[in-house]
Amino acid sequence: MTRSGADLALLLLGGFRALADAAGAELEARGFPDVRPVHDFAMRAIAAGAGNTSELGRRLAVSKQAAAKTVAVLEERGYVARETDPGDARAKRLQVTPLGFEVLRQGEAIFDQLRGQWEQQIGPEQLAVLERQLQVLVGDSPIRLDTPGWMAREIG
Amino acid sequence: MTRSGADLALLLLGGFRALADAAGAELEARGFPDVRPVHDFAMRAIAAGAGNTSELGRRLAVSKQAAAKTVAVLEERGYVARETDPGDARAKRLQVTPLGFEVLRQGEAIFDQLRGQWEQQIGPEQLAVLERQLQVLVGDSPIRLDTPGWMAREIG
DNA sequence: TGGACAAGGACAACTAAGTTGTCTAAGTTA
DNA sequence: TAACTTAGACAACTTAGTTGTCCTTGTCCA
Repeated sequence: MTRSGADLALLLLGGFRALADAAGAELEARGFPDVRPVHDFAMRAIAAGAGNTSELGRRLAVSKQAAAKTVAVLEERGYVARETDPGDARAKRLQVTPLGFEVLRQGEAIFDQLRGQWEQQIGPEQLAVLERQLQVLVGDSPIRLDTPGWMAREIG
Repeated sequence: MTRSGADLALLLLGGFRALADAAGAELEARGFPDVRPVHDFAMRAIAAGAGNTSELGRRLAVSKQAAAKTVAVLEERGYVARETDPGDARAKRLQVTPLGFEVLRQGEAIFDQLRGQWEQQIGPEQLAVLERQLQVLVGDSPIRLDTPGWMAREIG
């Protein structure tokens, strides 16, 4: 069967959404409603060393204002703490709270479990091949997988 | 190599974005700036028989208000025409203009061309397998590929 | 045939996640 | 010390959605 390029794009997006929707629902069921992929990215970046909001914006390839809004949400929900930086009176230091780390841990577990279901459906070797091929195709494009700036924008 | 489930989700989204970004850029280069996937979906639905805004909303799995906004944009840009329905004084009949059809045609051609590039990179059989596997995985999920309501929402 | 309900569409206010632009305060450097 | 640069706050705007309210028109049925 010869498919169109548009179909291919839809399959990819559909695959992502199938995983993301299921993960979001499960995370909600586990007591973490309203956790979005963006929050996961942000917490991961902070845990990996983004010490303040401006730095977080740079790592996520997003304006510092956008980063500040995300941090505000995360702080409000108790996933990230902000304290004044002792070494720089301008800055507020960012830290992922234990609750934040718990979300990260559970999110990972959920995604791994979903991947396990896919493995059962098409087989481990097949899934590995699919991942390898996607890696080639995406790696050959300008898309960087570790920044979420391109996520929300331009999707619709 | 054992990958995480989160990596898999990112690869899928990244693959989609690689295609969508390239297609958007090419469409812009061909003289159609600001055409979004949502517009493509909407025009296709209208061409396929969504005769008014409320019906369009239902087909796209989106509120009629959201559909009305999309139609307003498409009308402003000359891709869709609205005329009063002779048989129902409440309704405005929707039609894709020749310019709208031109966008659809070129969009298809661009996506097919991009798919061709991927075929060259991993081989036609491999790409067909990838598509078949994705079809299985997505077909097994609640995701419907012909409605864009889930596109913009919940991505970030 | 009239009265109740359904449907199309307009208008307004809101959300989420981004954007630019402007501003202050605090470090850094020549 | 004066001139940048940086961190962050605040405001206004964008896009694609959401609810809710309202008016008008069409349909159905007792």
